[in-house]
Amino acid sequence: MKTSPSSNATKPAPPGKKPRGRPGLTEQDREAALQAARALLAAEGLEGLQARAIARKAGLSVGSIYKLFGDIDALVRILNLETHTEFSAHHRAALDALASGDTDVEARLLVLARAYLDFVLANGARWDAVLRGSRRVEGGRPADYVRSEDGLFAIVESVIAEMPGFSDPALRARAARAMWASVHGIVSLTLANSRAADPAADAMAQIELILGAVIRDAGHAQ
Amino acid sequence: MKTSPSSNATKPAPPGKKPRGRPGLTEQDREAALQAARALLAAEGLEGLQARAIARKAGLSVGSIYKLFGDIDALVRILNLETHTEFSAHHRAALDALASGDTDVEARLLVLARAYLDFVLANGARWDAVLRGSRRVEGGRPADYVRSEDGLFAIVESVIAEMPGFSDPALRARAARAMWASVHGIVSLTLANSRAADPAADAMAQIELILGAVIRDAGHAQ
DNA sequence: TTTAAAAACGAACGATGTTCACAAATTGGC
DNA sequence: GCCAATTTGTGAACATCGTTCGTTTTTAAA
Repeated sequence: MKTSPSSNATKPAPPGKKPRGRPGLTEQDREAALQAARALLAAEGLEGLQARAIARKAGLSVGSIYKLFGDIDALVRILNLETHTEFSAHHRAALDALASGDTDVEARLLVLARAYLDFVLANGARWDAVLRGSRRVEGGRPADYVRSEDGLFAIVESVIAEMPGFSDPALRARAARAMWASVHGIVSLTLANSRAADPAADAMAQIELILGAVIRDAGHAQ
Repeated sequence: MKTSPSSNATKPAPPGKKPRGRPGLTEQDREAALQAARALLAAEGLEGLQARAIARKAGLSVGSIYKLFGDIDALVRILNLETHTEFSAHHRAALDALASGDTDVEARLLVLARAYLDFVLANGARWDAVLRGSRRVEGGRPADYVRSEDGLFAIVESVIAEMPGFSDPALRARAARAMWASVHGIVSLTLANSRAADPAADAMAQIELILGAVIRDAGHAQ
């Protein structure tokens, strides 16, 4: 049995009196550790996210890092949730930036896909951590995490909802997941392996091929 | 500069006389090490593939593992190439098992995709190593590796080559890559995250949705 | 049998995640 | 003010990695 990580850094406010002993780690300490961890992850990837490096950069001791987060894996989960939340917000913003009615479904999906690609390009190490970290946890992924992922699928679903071919909710959900898993696969493989001069353009061309076909096919099926 | 790993385990035959000193590691030693490594990778994943564990299981010393392979990363590359070669052969076999003329393009692609899914299901840890290992090498991936991957794309291309909509070679190549990256994305995400009762069936349903649309769309475009 | 050469062996090194006995910091009682 | 009690941060120490290299073992030639 592991003792759950707890300190006054997580408690909201002193309810009555101050406790007896040495003052615990402050909320500033926690934020300093998170900032250090964020910087290390972005700059050096998961391998750079080391307990001693975080402690040094944050001006804390190694033990304090463990008091604050339990272990490095828990810290990775926190950072990954942050990344995923940012990721969803990035998509929402890209969609909101479009003029409200004058673009068709395919164009909207391509804007979303471009947002996906741009995020991965701009946040390589962080996104890599999200993908790698997902297998660590034994009993499935953290609940917050799954909720954030559902948020992204919900955006895609809302875009294709206006098409008659996707009126059935179950089909629409499946189509949204299938299309976005495809975008994920194309972006991952193309950035890792493409020998094209412009991998990003190569990825977008492949995405257009897939998403365009699905949308046109749904139109034909009526 | 690193000394390249060399021993008589890699040399084909004694050309003239026996050399002076202690006899080197034999081809059997090399195969024992590889067998141990294969078993560890399949059973415990990349984290289980440790120098001491391989040495113990193979009846060799730690130093011999390094004499044979240089470092653990090189050993991983060898195993990943094996996995990828098996992977390609698995696809080819699935396609060859079909009756020669009576199945359409979509059915053939679905058989290939099912082969992809089955391989990942049956070789989870090994496939995971292939995907994770691809980022380690700095100057791109090993040449053998890329060639094996091209082999898979070539199979897909050969299947869709008979469709009029894919008569243009450049388009056909892009379509093959796009479709198989999509299959990859759907399989990865579904096996990792699906809350469906039968994730494999869920993945196949998504794959049918994508591949079916692409094939039908190519037919319409003529 | 002795010598020299070649190569496997494994103790040792550095770096990592993690723990825990200790020291430091704070409050309450006098 | 001072001391006891108590809470908690600290970092040396431990276990376990990948990796190296001085030592030992094994062999052929002298």
